[in-house]
Amino acid sequence: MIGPRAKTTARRAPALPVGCRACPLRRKQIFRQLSSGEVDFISRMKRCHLQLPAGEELLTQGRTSGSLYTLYEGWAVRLRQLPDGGRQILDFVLPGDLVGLVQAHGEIGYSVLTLTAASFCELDAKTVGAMFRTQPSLAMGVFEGRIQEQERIDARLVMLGRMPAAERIGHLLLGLRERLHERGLTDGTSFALPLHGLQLADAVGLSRVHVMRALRYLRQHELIMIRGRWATIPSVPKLAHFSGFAVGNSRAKSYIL
Amino acid sequence: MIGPRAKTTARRAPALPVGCRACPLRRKQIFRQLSSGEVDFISRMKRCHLQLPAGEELLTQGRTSGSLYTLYEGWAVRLRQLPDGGRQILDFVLPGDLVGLVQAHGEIGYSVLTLTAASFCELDAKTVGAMFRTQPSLAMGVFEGRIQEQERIDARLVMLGRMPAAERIGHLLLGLRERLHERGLTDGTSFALPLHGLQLADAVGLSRVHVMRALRYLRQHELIMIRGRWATIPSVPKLAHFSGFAVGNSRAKSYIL
DNA sequence: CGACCTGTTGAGGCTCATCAATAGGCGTGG
DNA sequence: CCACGCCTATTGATGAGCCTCAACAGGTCG
Repeated sequence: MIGPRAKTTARRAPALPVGCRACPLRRKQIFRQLSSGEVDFISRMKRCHLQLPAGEELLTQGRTSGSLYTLYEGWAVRLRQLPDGGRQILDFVLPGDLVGLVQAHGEIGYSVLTLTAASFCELDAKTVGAMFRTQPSLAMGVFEGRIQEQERIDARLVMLGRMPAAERIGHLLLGLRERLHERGLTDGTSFALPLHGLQLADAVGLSRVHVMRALRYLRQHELIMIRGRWATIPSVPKLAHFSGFAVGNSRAKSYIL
Repeated sequence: MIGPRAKTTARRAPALPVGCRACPLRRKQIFRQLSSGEVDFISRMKRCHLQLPAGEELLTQGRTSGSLYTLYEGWAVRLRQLPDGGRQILDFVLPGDLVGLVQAHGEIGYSVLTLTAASFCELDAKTVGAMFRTQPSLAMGVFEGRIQEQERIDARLVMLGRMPAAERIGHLLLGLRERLHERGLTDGTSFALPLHGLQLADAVGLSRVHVMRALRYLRQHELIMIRGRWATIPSVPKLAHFSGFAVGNSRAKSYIL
């Protein structure tokens, strides 16, 4: 189980702790700068700011939801649980990412689970239509965000379908490092990695035990060192070469809601 | 190799064999009906009608492209090739599906290969911006198509990460059957399946030989019968139960460009 | 008729899963 | 303060699933 003591109740903050206009996330290099009209529009979409502890479900597979969420701070995953109890992590949600888009009135096909304490901007899903009608460039930005996300998932498909254990882990960590780097959350070599063995296993499609063995291999070859909840990649090019990862493909900026 | 004799040149038809207004695809149940203004807009996006033989690359991984394509007739796949020569099929492209969307001015991360003789509507990618500005509901339809595609890929991730060989194949064929059924391309039990062993293997992340063994198992248990390029699923519920497939989730209609 | 492609089957080996047992970290409660 | 329980990492042993190599059969096409 990922969240054994996940019974804490969510805390809603009706008074926004962070106004959209002053949002510090929005200033980062990877995110495009918006016009003041666009920021106003987003302000009106925002329902509240949601604070969750680690190991809590933001969205639950099979339910419906009228909200979208932008992760403001912390880590989360998008995952799917199987009837036999297995889990597959589909994607990692990092600050600035949008989750919760579904086809109108449909069930969500995945759950979203926090890995750390995390806070989200909750947005009203019903306003998406209005966004397409009145904020075309914003809508197009969100659309491009989808395309980026799909490229990530494509890469993960290749990883699961065609790569052996150690390479999968290397590939996963390089992808995370790159995204964290864009957000200024790593010095380029080390970064926080709030995952334990089972969660890593659920992401790369292996058993927990085998993941730990692959990590030992990577450690012995000085490709990846994980101590506690902190990962170090001594040489990105070396690891990229080992795991067949194409470095630095994503130059595009994202929109943030 | 999937396309060994794939050196035939593409045939372009400057005079459109099918006008958008009379497009018979558009009339099918799964696709939403568009206003005449929207159809006009699409007409103007359309550059030409492209006819390709089987085993031909429509788009090539690593290149850039200024076009989008709607598959009009035939089958194609979206795939990624690896440095070691391996391939991973990311998704199947069926009539009405849109391929070729990329982040502005970026390289395409995958190739698109025809499995049968196929024809495409070629659309000008530069007009996408105008679509978002002037045709919001059309843009939103395309956007929802992305979400649907992502749900398919999520399912494939689970398949590759968490399922054994026979279940993977069952899952894949049920997904294809469902999409073909929506398009009226199956009687519910049998359908054309223009795939041979290696291509099936590249889709489910297994070796060709092992796929054939899994197919023997499925045949012996009367779950899937494949003869030539024709597949039969005697009992969809039985196969769905076997491979853990949730039947009939997609009620949503798609937009077609 | 032979070349080629695809399906089929067998044998052997490698990767990975599963089970099980031990050790270490951390918080809780005595 | 230590003792205890819980969770996570670690290691070994065993077996299942899958891959690779290789050989052969049947069909199609030149």
